[in-house]
Amino acid sequence: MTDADRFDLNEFLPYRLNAAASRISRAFSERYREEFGISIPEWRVLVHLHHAGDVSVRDIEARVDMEKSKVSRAASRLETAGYITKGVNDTDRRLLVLRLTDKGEALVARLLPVAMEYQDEMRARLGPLAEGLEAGLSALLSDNA
Amino acid sequence: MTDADRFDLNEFLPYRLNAAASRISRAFSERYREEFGISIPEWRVLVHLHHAGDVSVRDIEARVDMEKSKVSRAASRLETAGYITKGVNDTDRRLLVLRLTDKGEALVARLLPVAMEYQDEMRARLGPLAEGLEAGLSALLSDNA
DNA sequence: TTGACTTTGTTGCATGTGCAATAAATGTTT
DNA sequence: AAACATTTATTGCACATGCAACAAAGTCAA
Repeated sequence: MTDADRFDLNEFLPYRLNAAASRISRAFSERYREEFGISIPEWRVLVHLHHAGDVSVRDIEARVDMEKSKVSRAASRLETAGYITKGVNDTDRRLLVLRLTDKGEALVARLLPVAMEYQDEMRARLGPLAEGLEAGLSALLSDNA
Repeated sequence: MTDADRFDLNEFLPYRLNAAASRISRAFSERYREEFGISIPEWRVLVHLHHAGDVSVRDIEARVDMEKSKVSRAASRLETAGYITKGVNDTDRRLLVLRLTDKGEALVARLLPVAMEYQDEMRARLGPLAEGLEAGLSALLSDNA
């Protein structure tokens, strides 16, 4: 009998990572959909706009781990909902200038405390293990791979 | 200026967890699709059948973090491909008995070494941080939440 | 046994996704 | 300038997904 014969999916690191992320994302997503009516892609765009100011679709794609088509569709939904505007960059007219509206800023002001609270709950649940988890995630997210 | 004004998505734990899992899963998925022609849901079913012997859709749903419809569809594709058979449980005819065929067993025998190698690569990349990451994942995956 | 309820697996439907193709703008080369 | 190549954002398409509805089988109470 080899190691492979004892292989247990629930001890397999890639599976465990994915299962944990799915659970967290699902709970987070439900909360945001119920309370604010937005999806995770939309949430990411809103938060990045708040953090970085006016940006293009390409900028978001690079910074927020989303395909450009996903960014584009999220931005369109946010524009329809009145949370952002789409302008044109005068020096390079291929580029969009995504900008939060006042309504969008107000939404982000309500979103962020909920996000911080959620993160705090996660860290509380993890206790002293939080530090190790975050260090591991940093290693996986670093670019040299 | 409050904490929220400095909010950076790339320091937000749920986002980081999800981004890391997405990267790993994508790489894993590409490798399995190219080399064996199967998806991650199919991979999970195969591996669980290998580990647990004959099981029903419900068993897989409970053990492998997949919706029953996802399990059902993965099982149908695997049956079409000749990797598993679907039988009926004689004592409860609502239940399926999913079973690996010889062809399926042969596939799993090829799959598992690749999976172990992939996990080893992850751990090598993480170095001494692997232990902390796994402990954190265990906390997030424990049921009491 | 009958009737109501539960469990199991499949499927229809609406939605989200990634990828490729595309159009428009810009950059580059001659 | 003209021709060609690259970049940016959108969209068509095929496919995967989650959820609800459903049928079939089983359970249970009267």
